[in-house]
Amino acid sequence: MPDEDYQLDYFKENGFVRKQCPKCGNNFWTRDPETEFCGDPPCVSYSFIGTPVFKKEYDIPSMREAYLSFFENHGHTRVGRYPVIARWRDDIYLTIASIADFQPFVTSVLVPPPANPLTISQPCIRLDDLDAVGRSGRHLTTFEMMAHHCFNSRGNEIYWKDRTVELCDTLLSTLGLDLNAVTYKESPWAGGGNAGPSVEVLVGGLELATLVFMDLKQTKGGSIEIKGETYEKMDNYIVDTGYGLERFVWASKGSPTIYDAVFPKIVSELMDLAGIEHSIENPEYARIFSQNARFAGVMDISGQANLLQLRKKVADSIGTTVEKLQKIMEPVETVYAITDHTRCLAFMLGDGIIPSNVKAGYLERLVLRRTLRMMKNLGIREPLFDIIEMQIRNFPEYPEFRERIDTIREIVTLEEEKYADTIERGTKLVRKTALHFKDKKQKIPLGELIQLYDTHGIPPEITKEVAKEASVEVELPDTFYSLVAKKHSKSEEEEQEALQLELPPTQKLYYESPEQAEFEAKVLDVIGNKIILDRTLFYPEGGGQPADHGTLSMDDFLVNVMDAQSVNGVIVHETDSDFGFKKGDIVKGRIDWERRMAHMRHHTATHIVNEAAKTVIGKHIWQTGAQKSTDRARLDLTHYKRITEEEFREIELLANKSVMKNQPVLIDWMDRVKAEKQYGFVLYQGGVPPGKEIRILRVGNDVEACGGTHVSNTGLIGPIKLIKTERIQDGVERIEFSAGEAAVKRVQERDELLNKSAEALRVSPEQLPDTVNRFFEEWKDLKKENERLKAELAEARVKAMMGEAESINGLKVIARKLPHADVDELIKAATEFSKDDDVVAILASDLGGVKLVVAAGERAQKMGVNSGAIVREMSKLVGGGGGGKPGIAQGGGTDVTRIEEALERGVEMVRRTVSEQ
RNA sequence: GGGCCUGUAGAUCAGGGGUAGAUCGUUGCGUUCGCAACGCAAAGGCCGCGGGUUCGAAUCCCGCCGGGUCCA
Repeated sequence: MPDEDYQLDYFKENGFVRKQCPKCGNNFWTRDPETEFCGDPPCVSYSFIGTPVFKKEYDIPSMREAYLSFFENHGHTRVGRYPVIARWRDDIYLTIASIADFQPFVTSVLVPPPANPLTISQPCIRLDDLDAVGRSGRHLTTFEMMAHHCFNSRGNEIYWKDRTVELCDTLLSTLGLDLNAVTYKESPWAGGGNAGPSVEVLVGGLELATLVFMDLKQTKGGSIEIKGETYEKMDNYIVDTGYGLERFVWASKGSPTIYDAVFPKIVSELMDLAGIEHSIENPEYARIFSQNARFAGVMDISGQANLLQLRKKVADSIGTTVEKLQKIMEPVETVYAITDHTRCLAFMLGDGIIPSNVKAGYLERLVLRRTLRMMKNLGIREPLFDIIEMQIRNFPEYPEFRERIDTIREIVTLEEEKYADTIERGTKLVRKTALHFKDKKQKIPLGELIQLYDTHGIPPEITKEVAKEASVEVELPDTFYSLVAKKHSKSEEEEQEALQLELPPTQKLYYESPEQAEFEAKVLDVIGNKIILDRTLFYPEGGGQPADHGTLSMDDFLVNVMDAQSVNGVIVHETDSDFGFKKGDIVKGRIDWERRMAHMRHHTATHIVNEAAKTVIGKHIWQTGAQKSTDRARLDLTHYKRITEEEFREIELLANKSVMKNQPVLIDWMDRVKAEKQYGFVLYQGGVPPGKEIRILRVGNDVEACGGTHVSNTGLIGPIKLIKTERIQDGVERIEFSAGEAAVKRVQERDELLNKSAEALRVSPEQLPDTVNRFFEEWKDLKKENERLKAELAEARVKAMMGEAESINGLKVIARKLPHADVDELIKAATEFSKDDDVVAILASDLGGVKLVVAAGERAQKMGVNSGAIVREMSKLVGGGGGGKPGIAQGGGTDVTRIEEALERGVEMVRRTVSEQ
């Protein structure tokens, strides 16, 4: 990044000097020529602890208000916060910065910002440094990024670098900071496909804010290179600032850790629960944690080795041992971490993230389980929900969380139970595994540890603990979790080359005349079998609705349209023929109306079912996907448990009632910003459409942004028949249903199924459940009866046949064919025979081919008779195979004519074996 | 979205091509004034569902359904 990027008039006019830090080599600006270093750790260490930098102390609400009103008073519009789950984006799950609220559409100028310039305090969640939370004194998973943003374009500049730094300076001095104490460190910034110069705002060794001047976008072959990627200038340029609310509060208090500054009440309540007598008022504690934060501020403390190093430094500086220090600090650090994590959970749950094994829900579960583990370590027995509730009560500024409190209670309680189950299951498994390796006198190997974690979710710490009880050692390296991550290394997805078209957007007749099936249009381009018209009725695939099919014709020439896709607003018709039309032709289009109608019914029905589900199951559900077709549709919803049969029926009934009300389906194009303001993000159930104007669809109480085609009144949908629910992922339920004709067909199919089943049993459908039950019970009884009879029969047969035994060298050998006997009977008879130590039974049957069973008594076996070997030999003769144990074996084949031969062979084998002795 | 594990008696689980098992629980009998404990016995299984391979599948293969878990 070139030097001139930072040569601001503001700096020059206000007596700043540009200096180079002798430690890190970075350039920075300061008012105080005596300042030697850049102000950023590790070049300097914290100096604000114990000596607050502002003229008074702030807590979170007062600091936030001070910030927002400052920028309001300086020409900015205050904008409400966005959810911590980034529902409007598909590239990230959580809102990680205030600018994330405006990506990608605002930053790429597709959509105007809600206000310009604006100020916001955006709650953000970052889970990157989970390990450091609680330990470093400064890391948080959840923080509010206070910001002012300004979206400039060439010819319409609101303000740029000078004004941004000036605002920052003014804010700091309003808060009572001695401006000589601030340094602005130059620091090129890049992230999320954009880049630009930026300055870090450093006070007392703490980075309070970052001012980013985003004016570059990542482009292949761009002329500016940063961190190995190439960029070029954008036509628009954005002021992207981020002020750490929690850090401002911390700096205003100068407390030993950020945690004591931000949520002192919760920290002390948790200390009580954990039975720790800690008070930051206690000078010894204060000294330890202050030192810790200072040292942690200048070093990387990820990983056990680094943590140990930190402990050592702190111990040395206060004159104690690492062990003693560890004992004092660890419980307190854990309390800090729990305090942070439960705040994070309050935001996640409050903004409607449902725990899951995928996506944002997985991250939530990760934090939740981590918290439970830490609570267990500290011996806190209170339900997790109580602590989360404490957090929520502590945020009067987020009333929306309180409305959801009952749902949150249920979710957290369920999750707690689930985790307890997992741990219990896991403990058993570990015990088993441990014993296995104990027998072998080995350590539990790393591979096994990874397996336990990866497939059963048992953290290695627990494995170690349980194994210790069984006195088995465990091989657990520091790098465990990164080893697991490596196992899951993914392959890069290939980017599809998009069709490059230099054509105006197609006029969308399917919106203008949704009831029409025929139209005329001019051919704008023909690429192979792809045809582009100036206007069309063909709906291109989108929003889970498949493309229309139909025909295009001119004179007596006709092609079938197999697919339609929208490429940046240009609709491309794919046909089954690649000749016939040329540019400028006027063609007649006709869409398959039956298909379209079925899609429209299912699409409108999807909105109705969604609304019905929300009413029945709760407001927390959120659509995560939907797909329509001509004969069915499916709707995926977030929900933390299975939908019950009762709820299922209720949703179906409610949906049909909604149809019967024959409500109008209202469609309006609305300004995006206005629509968001009016309806909120619930609009984006099926994803976020681009553009300044969005199409708002209202059916009853349901309001969504939707680009699909719909019937004009709900009555036109006809019946809605729910087919089934399926749990496609933990926390995601899928509802499948049919609408209109398809629903009727579905009901008819079910009736037919019922009628046929009833007919087969000669009963009426009403009696079917009882009858089937009776039949099943009777079948089980008969099976048992049959079993018993076979055993009896076997006994009787054995008695009768014992006399036929051929005596060979003291053994009684019986070889016989039992006509029509099944394998079970043969086995039972043979087993019965072999209870006599001297008997060898060779039995055969001709039921469904040849079945052979051979059994030998104890003494016969000792004499070398091997039933398995005999059966193998015999089976070969009848064209099959067989085997078993020396005592009993079975086999068979297909050649019924050679049964007698096989029996003789069996006897022959016994004779040979026995006579050899 | 991708990976891995898993489904056997009411519960917890073993077995892993050749007659479906253990422990606990249940029931009955014995012992006891009664209970607990103990002893003896019994009942209880579409081995998740559907295909395939095989003379033979709970077991191997494929698909579906259910449950668990890790990663992005």
